[in-house]
Amino acid sequence: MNRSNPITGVPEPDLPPYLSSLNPEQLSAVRHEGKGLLILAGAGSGKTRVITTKIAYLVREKGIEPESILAVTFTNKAAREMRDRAAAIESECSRAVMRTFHSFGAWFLRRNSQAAGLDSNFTIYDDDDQTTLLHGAMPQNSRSECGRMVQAISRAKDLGLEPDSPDLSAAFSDPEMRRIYALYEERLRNTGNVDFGDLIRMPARLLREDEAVRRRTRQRFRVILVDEYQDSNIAQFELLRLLAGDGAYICVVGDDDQSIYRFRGAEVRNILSFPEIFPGTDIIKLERNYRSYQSILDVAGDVVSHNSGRLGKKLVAERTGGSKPKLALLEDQDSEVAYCVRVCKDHLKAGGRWSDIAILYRTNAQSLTFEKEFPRLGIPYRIVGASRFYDREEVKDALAYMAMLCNPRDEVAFKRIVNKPSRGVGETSVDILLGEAEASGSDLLSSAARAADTLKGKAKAGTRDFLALIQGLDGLLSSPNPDGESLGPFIERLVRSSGLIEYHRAQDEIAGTQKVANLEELVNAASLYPRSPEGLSDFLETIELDRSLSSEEVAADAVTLITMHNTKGLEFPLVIATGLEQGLFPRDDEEGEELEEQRRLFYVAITRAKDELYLTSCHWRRLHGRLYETMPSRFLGEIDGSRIETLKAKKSVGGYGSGAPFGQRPISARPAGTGVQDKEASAWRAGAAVYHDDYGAGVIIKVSPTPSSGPLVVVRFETGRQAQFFPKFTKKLEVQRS
DNA sequence: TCACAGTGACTTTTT
DNA sequence: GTCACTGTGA
Repeated sequence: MNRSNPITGVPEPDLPPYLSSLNPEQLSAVRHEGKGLLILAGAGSGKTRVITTKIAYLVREKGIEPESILAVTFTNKAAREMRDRAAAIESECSRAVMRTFHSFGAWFLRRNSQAAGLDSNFTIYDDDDQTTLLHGAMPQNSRSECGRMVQAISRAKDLGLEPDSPDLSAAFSDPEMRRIYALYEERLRNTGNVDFGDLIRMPARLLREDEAVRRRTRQRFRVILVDEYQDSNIAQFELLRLLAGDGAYICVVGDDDQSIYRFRGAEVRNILSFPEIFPGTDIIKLERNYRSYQSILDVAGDVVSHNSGRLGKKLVAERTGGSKPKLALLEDQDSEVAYCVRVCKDHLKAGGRWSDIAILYRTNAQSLTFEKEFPRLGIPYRIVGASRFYDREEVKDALAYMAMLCNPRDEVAFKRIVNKPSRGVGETSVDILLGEAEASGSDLLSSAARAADTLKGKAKAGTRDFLALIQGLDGLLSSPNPDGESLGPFIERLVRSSGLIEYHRAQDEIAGTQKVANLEELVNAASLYPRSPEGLSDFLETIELDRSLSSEEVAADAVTLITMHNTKGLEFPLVIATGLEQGLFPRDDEEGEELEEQRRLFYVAITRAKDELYLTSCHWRRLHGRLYETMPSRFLGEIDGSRIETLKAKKSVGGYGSGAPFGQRPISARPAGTGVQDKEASAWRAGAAVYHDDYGAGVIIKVSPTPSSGPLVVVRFETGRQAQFFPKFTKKLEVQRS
């Protein structure tokens, strides 16, 4: 194929095929040289292709050593895809470092563990473990409160804030934040483990403070590429800056319109201000869309154009034709299901497949109606994102035994398994054992061995059994392995000799669960690793960093049920975006930045559709066991009416669909008949003194409206306890009148 | 230490 | 409607 250089217009007949198939913008992005590059890649514009081609181009054409290239993504799936596709063009690319941010952080910390003050065998705590850890440090607070605090601490880490950062008070209103964060950090450092935030923050700190590490690292990585850059947080941005220094070429690819993880710390401004922070950055926009028909892109464009603070892009479809997207204004969820079923069946009649179709929703709870009805109506389906294999109790139990073997200071693991299955070591005994470890400063196993003598009866025997068990497993793990036996049989032995398998077999019989099968699945997964301390450590890290079920995504022919968030990066020939109702999507308390993020989420949802797009909105929605009357989402009102075909339910009488403006009034909450009015809503405001039947006197520190449950009131009580309530549903909380 | 019932809360969630 | 947590009683 003959083509011209996009810049000079000079024909370049000898471009290799992997470059000649790119469009001019893509090609100039691939060949760009200079200080830095920001690629603004609209949905479906081939950004993964550009980034992988660029890696291959640098290696093949520019003589860059693959080892000096670092490419980071946010998901393991994206990292895998990047590795595969780059290697498919140029096999040398597989020597480049292509990882998720967090897996890069773990890789970096293990290589520099001494400098970072960590053992190289650290394991990684997930949010559940974090909560257990904090709860152990402040048992007077409830677990759920600790969970909330842990979330705040994680946000602080996303923001790159330390317990002693001056900015901490500005970012978090809770006056206790600093103290609790410091307490948490101390406790975490004592375990020798790290959390997800540390995987970003600690490498950054190391680069900032350790000159030798900084020099060595900067010498190595000359080219840094970042995918889905709009999802990066402040700490990640900081890490990039430190990695790049003045010398590296940095190329980020992203779409400010697809930034949907603000609530998890993502900072859109990272992309908006990238050119200012990295002076000399060039910008290339990819606006040709290869996925959807223009009729679909226009709808997406209408919606997102209502956001301020955009870099601004207009997607142009390469695919001509296509029909108008359809909006169905329906009576209730049952009609929504029926409508979806009809769309699905029509698609099949027209020669399509079930797997072409995705049904999208804002909240996981919405999948239930579909799950209940689909089997009966003959629609095969699969739910994406629901199976959290590694979050399951039995799997976490087994993982805790493994973590204990890796790191004898792992307090969270110890607490989880020392009495599971039951060995007669109760809460009091566990406290004694942990107290001994804290007092002596030694690891949990050796201090437990000493403290066991002070226990009596069952607790003493149980502790000794536990220690003997761990010791036996430890010996087996590190014993010579000349035949290269895999980790599988070892894990099998672990779940058997610990009694976990028997314990969960009993549970299976009582509750009809699949726990034993899940443990067996875990044994299977372990078979890919060698039986050795290093093998175990590798296995654990892989699991900790990639919680998606590694076993293949079953390619069954089924309709996909999926949250809008989970669709990012995916595409389907036919998309039905459901539940487009004010109060649900967006919620009524969402305004400003949050509202814009919801709009971007809608944009993401729409741009998943290749051929056909359907939107549904229900007049009545059942939520939390109540029935609510709703208005269509305000986002629907932002679409130029001529671009969509609107279908109204025949049944609809009055109000809905009869010329009512979109998204004007929120749900008129109508819990089954009673006309509850929020007459007292104004009484619930921050600063007001309240009294709770159980907790006593307190002060409201925050009030947030909810779509359907009235105001949500956060109260700090004199006891120091903090709790939230829906005044609408509880009679125990009243405002003090003085 | 365990089992049960009553109570309170209730988005999204790459790692 | 459902789940997880809390507190009680055995």
